[in-house]
Amino acid sequence: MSEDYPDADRAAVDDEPPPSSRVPLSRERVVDAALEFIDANGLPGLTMRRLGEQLGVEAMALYRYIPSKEELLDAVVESLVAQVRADDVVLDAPRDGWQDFLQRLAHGVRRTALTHPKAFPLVASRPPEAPWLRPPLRSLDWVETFLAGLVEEGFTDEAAVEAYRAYTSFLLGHLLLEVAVHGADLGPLDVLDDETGEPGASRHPTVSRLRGPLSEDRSAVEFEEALEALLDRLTITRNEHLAD
Amino acid sequence: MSEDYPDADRAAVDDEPPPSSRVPLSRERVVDAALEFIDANGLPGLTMRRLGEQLGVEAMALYRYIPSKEELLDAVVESLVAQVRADDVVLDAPRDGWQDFLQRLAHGVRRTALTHPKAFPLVASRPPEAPWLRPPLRSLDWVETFLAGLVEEGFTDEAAVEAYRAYTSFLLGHLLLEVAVHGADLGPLDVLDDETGEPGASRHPTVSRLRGPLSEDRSAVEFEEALEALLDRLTITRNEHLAD
DNA sequence: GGGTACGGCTTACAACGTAAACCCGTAGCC
DNA sequence: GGCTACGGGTTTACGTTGTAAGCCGTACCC
Repeated sequence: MSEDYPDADRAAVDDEPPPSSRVPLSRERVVDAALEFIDANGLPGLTMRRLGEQLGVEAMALYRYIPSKEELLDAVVESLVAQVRADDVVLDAPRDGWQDFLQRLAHGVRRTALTHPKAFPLVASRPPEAPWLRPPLRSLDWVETFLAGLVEEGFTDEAAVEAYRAYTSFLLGHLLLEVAVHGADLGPLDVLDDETGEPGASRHPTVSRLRGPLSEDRSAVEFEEALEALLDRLTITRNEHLAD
Repeated sequence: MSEDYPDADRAAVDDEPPPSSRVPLSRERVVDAALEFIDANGLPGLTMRRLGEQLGVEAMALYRYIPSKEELLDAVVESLVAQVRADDVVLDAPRDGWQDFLQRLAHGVRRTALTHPKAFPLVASRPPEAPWLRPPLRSLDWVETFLAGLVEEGFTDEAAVEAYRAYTSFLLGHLLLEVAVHGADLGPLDVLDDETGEPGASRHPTVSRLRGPLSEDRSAVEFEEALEALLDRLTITRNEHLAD
C-alpha cells in the first residue's frame, strides 16, 4: 500500500537491506538517491519518507544532510549540471573556436537531458538564466568564462549577451520538448479521436507523424539542424555587430 | 497568520464579502479565480482552501465544478490558450501566407505569456506537444489546421511536422526564459559577488548586462529577431524538401 | 403539502514537509 | 574503569495539504 508508486529499485542500488545502512549516509548519497528516484518514479513521486525508505533510513535522517526538500531539488539540478561539466568531451577537449565549443556543450546538455528525462524539467523550473552555465553556489565565474570566451572571439559585449540568451532559450525549449515526448512512457500521448473516442489514427495523415516517441535518430537530426541554424545566426549577428 | 501569502486581492474581483456569494459559482469563475490567484500570488501559493477563500466559499465547494486540482490547472492552461486564440489579431485577421500567420501567432502567445508570467510556466509543465496548438479537450483539429495550412502552402508532411516542432520549442524556450526574468520581482536575481557576498557589480563588465529585467523593448527586439531567423530557416527547410 | 435536486458546508482522513525532543553507540578524556 | 560529548539516527508531533463522504438549507415541481 505504501508501495504503489511505479516501483523504486530500492535494492538495485548496490546493497541488501541490512548492510545498506552500513554505508554511511552523506549529502552526496542523498542527492544521488534523489536523482535515481526521480528517474525511476518521476518527480511527483519523490517524497522525503520514500527517499528515506530507499536509503534504508527514516525521513528525518535526511535533514542532517540537506536543509529542506527545496534545497535538495536544487542540489539535484546542480548535480545534473555537474554531470554535464564532468563530461570531458564537453569541456576538456581543446577548443576549436566558439562554434565548436557551443556545439559540444549543447550536445553535452542534451546527453544528460536524455539520460534523465524525468528530472530535466526540474532544471527549467529553477531560477532564471541558464543553470548549466551557473556555477555551483551562485557566483558567476562560469558565465563569465562563457561570455569572456565569446568576447575574446570577436563578439561585442552586447552581442555576447544576446548570444548567451538565444543559446540558452534554444536549449531549454528544444530539450524540454524532446524530453517530454521521450519521457511519456505511459500516458495520454495517444490522442483520442474526436467523435469515437477511440485511439485510432487521426483523419489527417500529417498529424499521425506527430505521434510516437519519434526515433532517436530523427530527433537527433532535428536537434543538430536547429543547433547549426542557431550557430549560423549567432555568427551573422556577430558580424553585424562588428560592422558597427 | 493564514494571511501571510503575498496578498490576494480578494475584494478586487468584483464584489464585497457578503454579496460575493450571491453571484453563483461556476466552473468558469473558479478557473478565472485560479488564474487571478496565480498571477497575484504565484503558483506555489495556490491552495484549494485559499482559492475558496478568495471566492468567499469553502474549499470543498470548488469540487462541484472541477474534479481535482490537477484538472483545475489543466483548465487554467486551457484558459490561457483560449486567450491566445480569442485575440482576433492572431486568428481572425486575413492570413497573408504562413510566415505572417506564424508570426502573428507567436506574438499572440508572447503577449499572454507576458500578461501572466507566473502562470505561463504551467503551460510548459503540461503534457507534451505545444498546448497552444491543442484544442480544448484533447482532439487535434487545431494542430491539423496548423499542419494542413503548412502543407497547403507547399510544405511536405515531414517538413510541416518538423516546422511545427521547431516553432513550438522556440516559443517554449524563449518565452520561458523571458517570463522567468520578467517574473522575478523580488528574489535572488541579484547575483552575489564571489568573495564578499555583496550584491555589488560583477568584476566582468559583460556579465553586468545579464542583470536586471532587461527593458521590454530590448527583449521584444530579441524575440523579433529570433523569430525572424526561425521563419527564415523554416523557409529554407521547406524549399530543400521541395527540391527532393 | 411532499419530494427531489442542487449547492455549499462540515467533518474526517491520509499523506506531506519538517520542528523538536530523544536515544544510543562510539570516542576522547580523566 | 567511569564520565562526558556528540554525531547520526529515530520517535513523536504539528500544521497544511488534497479530497472522500455525508449533511443540510433552499428552490423548485408535482
